Amino acid sequence: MDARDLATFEAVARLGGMSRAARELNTVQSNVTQRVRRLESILGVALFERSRSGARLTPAGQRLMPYAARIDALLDEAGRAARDDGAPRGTLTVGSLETTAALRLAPLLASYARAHPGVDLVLRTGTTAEMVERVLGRELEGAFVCGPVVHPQLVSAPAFEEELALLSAPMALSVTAALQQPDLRLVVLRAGCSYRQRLEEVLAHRGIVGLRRLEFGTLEAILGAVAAGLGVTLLPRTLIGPAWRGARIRAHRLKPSEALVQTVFVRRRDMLPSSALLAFQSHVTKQRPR
Amino acid sequence: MDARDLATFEAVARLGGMSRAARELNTVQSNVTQRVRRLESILGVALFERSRSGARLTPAGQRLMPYAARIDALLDEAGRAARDDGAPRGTLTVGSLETTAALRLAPLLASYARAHPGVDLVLRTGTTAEMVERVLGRELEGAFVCGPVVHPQLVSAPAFEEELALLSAPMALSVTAALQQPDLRLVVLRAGCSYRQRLEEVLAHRGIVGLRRLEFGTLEAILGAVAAGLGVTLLPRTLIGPAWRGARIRAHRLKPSEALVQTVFVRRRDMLPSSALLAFQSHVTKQRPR
DNA sequence: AATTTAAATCGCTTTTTGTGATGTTAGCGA
DNA sequence: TCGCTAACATCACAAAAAGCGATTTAAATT
Repeated sequence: MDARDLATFEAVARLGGMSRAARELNTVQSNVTQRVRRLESILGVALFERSRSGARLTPAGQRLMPYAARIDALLDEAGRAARDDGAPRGTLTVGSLETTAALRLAPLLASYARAHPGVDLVLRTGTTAEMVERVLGRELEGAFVCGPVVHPQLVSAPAFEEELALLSAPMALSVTAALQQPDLRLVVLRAGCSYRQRLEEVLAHRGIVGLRRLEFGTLEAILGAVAAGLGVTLLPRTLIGPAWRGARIRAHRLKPSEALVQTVFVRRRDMLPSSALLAFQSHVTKQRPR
Repeated sequence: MDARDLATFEAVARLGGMSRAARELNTVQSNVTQRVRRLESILGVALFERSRSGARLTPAGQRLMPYAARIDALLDEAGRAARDDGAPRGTLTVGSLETTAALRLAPLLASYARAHPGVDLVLRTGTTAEMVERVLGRELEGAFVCGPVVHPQLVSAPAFEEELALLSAPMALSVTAALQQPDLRLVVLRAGCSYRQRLEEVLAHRGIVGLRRLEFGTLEAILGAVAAGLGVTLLPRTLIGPAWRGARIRAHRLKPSEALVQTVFVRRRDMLPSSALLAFQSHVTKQRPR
């Protein structure tokens, strides 16, 4: 059985049709048909039910499907294992939350890049859910996300601990004061942001629910909005650097149970980490503050 | 990366040379060379150190090696998984000890074959060590062997329990008497037979060592030799059917610690059992005496 | 230096693969 | 009902790849 046939099969199954698979595989439909038919004749079973609207897996096809994915992944891993001699090189693609990137990773990336000139670093940012999705889809080797994460396909290791603080305009002298502002809004990074849920929990605990929201795409915009008195947000306390501290934004500390979040590094359990990734992780561990 | 290239690579690595691999793969040396070189150029690393005496794995090749075997096995398993719809069919190849075959399996095979007409049954017999070797080499789906078997790659399930008896010519009225015969010999099935070692232990425990041996290839020959007074043997008590019982052979019972042996069924841990095998196992379980 | 053994290279043949055109079928809408 | 369309199947041919056998190269052994 040829691995390429299997990959073709997988694409057809996933996309629900041979023509569509042909498009994805950059070939023509007759070619896909041929490969699928050959696979079927080798196996002696029908893998698809053809219909006017495409191809649907037969039970035999369904049994084959998980192997197609596994074999594909294994071939890939085999290549990486053979190439990877322990000296980090190649492309390392990791994800992180925007806040983690800004707060923790930014300073690390430069020194990592300097220490491992053979590695092309790619950092993607997004929400915890997005990152987890991409790690599962093998688009990222791993990601820093808001923990805890429990998923059978993933392993996670604690990376950082953040102390979140409620941020408000400087005239509010306490959390209570900040929350009493009329027409208070939640200023959040974007839908799905890990800290948004936490913020809502914190407020709900104080009997405040159903606030309006303001969503911005960047941290700077959020801080600007908070400084302008548009609302409050919840972000790592140390994110408020000299430029914002004091005059323009006030950070209200919360009790530990509300404030502390673990940032964990997750990766697929079944994917062997590249040397570049291992080096990155040890780099992070070595240089983290505590 | 092509799976066939990987298989070629694996053969070269295992046999230590391209010419040898070519012979095993039924092709010519230049072909093997070409495949290996392509694999190397795809991966961008050298997999072998060529020398006058063959090809030896480089570190990169060593890292690739385990994947070659795994991928090969997975492809195989994928094919079986796709074909196997739960209705036992195809070829089921299992191994067993000769005594187990004669005593336990013979009656089962007919009824199994009747119950599953789609299955071609192949039964190989040999010693425990041979059977284990063949299961590990994937020549057999599983085998009945003399337990206990501990091996990280195997799983074993108890199948039968045999009571061994010391067999002698009928004039010896007791174990002691049987063993006092001058010029006593051990009549054993063949070198490596599981019960031979047990017999030697039993005798050693009675202070008898260094006896001459007679080896035969079939059970019938052994029983004939014992009946003729040539020596003693150790075999399952119930093996002595009406044709031999009483007049021609005497079975001397031993104490349980000496007599009892477990027959276990072993199979590779990483190999998914075919439906034919599952049916066979349940057939065995269902019909065994106790 | 000749011999031997194994890998690399090369030209050729055969086989496999990919392509585009065409055929076939089943549902859909006028 | 009659096309029409969107899907897979088939086919012939061109292109690419694989396989083969002869030859070359390299290194160790005699």
